Amino acid sequence: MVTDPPVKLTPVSYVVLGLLAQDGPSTPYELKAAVGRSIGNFWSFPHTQLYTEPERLAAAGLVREKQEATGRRRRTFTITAAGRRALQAWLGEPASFSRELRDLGLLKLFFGGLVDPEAVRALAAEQEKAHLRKLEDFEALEREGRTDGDAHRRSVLRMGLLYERAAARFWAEVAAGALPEPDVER
Amino acid sequence: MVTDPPVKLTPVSYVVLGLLAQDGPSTPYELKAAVGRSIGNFWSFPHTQLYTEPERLAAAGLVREKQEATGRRRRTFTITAAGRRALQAWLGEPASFSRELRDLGLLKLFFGGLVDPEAVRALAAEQEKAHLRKLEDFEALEREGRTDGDAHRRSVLRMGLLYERAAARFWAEVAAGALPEPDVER
DNA sequence: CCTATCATGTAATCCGTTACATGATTAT
DNA sequence: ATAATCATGTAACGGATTACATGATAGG
Repeated sequence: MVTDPPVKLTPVSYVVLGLLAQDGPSTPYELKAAVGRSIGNFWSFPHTQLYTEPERLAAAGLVREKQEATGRRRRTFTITAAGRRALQAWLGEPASFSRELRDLGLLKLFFGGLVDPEAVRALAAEQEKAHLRKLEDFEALEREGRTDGDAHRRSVLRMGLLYERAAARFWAEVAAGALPEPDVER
Repeated sequence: MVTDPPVKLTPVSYVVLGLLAQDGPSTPYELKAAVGRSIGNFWSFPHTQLYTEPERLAAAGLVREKQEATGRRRRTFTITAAGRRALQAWLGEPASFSRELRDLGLLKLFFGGLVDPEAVRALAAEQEKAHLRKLEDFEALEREGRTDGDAHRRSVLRMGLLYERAAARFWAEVAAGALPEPDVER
C-alpha cells in the first residue's frame, strides 16, 4: 500500500469529498452547480476551486480522476476508499465552535460613528432590502420544495433562512432607530 | 504630492484603518485587543495580521509608523489624511450583499446523511451548547454594559447576539427532531 | 451562420495562516 | 530567582482569489 503525500484538508476539501460521496462521481461543473444550489448560499468560493481542489485530492489519493478521451474531455472525479475514510474521520470528530459572520454591511456599521447618520440609515435600508430578497429566495425554495438533497441539506438551508430573517429585522431596527441607544426608555 | 504604490484594500485593511480613525494612534497589540473585544467575535483573523497589515498600509501611505527608540521599541501607527480618505470612500459606497456564514458545524450537518443519526444528534447537542455559551457571553456584555465604543459598535454585537440566539434554537430543533421532515404534521 | 452563453480550464498573484521565536513584565 | 504569560514580532508556505482564455453547444 503506497502512502500518498499528505495534504492539508480544508473546508473546501470536505465539501468536495462530501458531494462526491453523496451525489456520486461528478465533474467540476456538476460540483459547481451543486454548490451553487446549496452550500454556496452561506459559504461561497470561486468556481476555479472546484477545478483545482479535486486535483489536489487526487494527488493525495482521496479521489480518482477519469478523463473522457474525446469531445470536451471532461474530467470526472470519484471518491476513493481513502477519501471516504478521511471524510468519515472528519465528520466523526467534534466540530467545536467555529463560525464566522463575514458581513461587509456589519463591518461598515461598526464604523458608523465615522460617517453621518444619514449614511448609516442608507446602509441599513440597503442591507435590509438585500436580506429580505435573500429571505424570499429561501422561503420560495422551502415552499416549492425545489430543494434537492436529504433532510439535512434542507435543514442547513433553513438555518440560512433563520439568519436572513434575523438580519432583516436587525437592519430594520437600525434604519428606524438610526442611533440605537441601548434600552434607553425609547 | 507623491503617489504611493497602490495596494488592494481588504476587509482587514478597513478594520485597521477604522480602528485607527476611531481610537486614535495604536500599537498592533492595542489593535489586537480592540479586535478581540469587538469584531473578532464575528470576523476573526490571527494577531499576526495586525502586525503586518499596518505595514502594508504604511507602504501605501495610508498610515504612518513611529517607533520607540528604546525599550520594547513599540511601533505606533497613525492614520494619515490619505488613509481617512480611503476609509471614507469605502464607507460611502454601497456594501451590496456580501455575507458568509462559515460554520463548520453547519457544514457537517450538511453531510449528515453520511453518518448515523446518533452522530448528528451529538453534533447538534454540542453545537447548541456552544452557541448558548456564546449567547450568554453576549448577553452578559450587553447587560453589564462592559462594551466599549459607540452605539454602532454595540449594535453590531447585538446582531451577533441575535445570530447566536437563532443558531441555538436551530440546533435544539435538530437535536430534538434528528430528522427534521419539513412541515410534516409534527 | 452568427452570437450568446455554457462549460472548462490555466496561470499568476498574494493575502491569510501556521509555525516559530524571543525579549519584557509580572507573579510566586 | 524562576516560572508564567504578556507582548511583539519574522519568515515561509500555500490555499483562495483574480484575471484571462478558449472550445462546445444551443438558439435565432
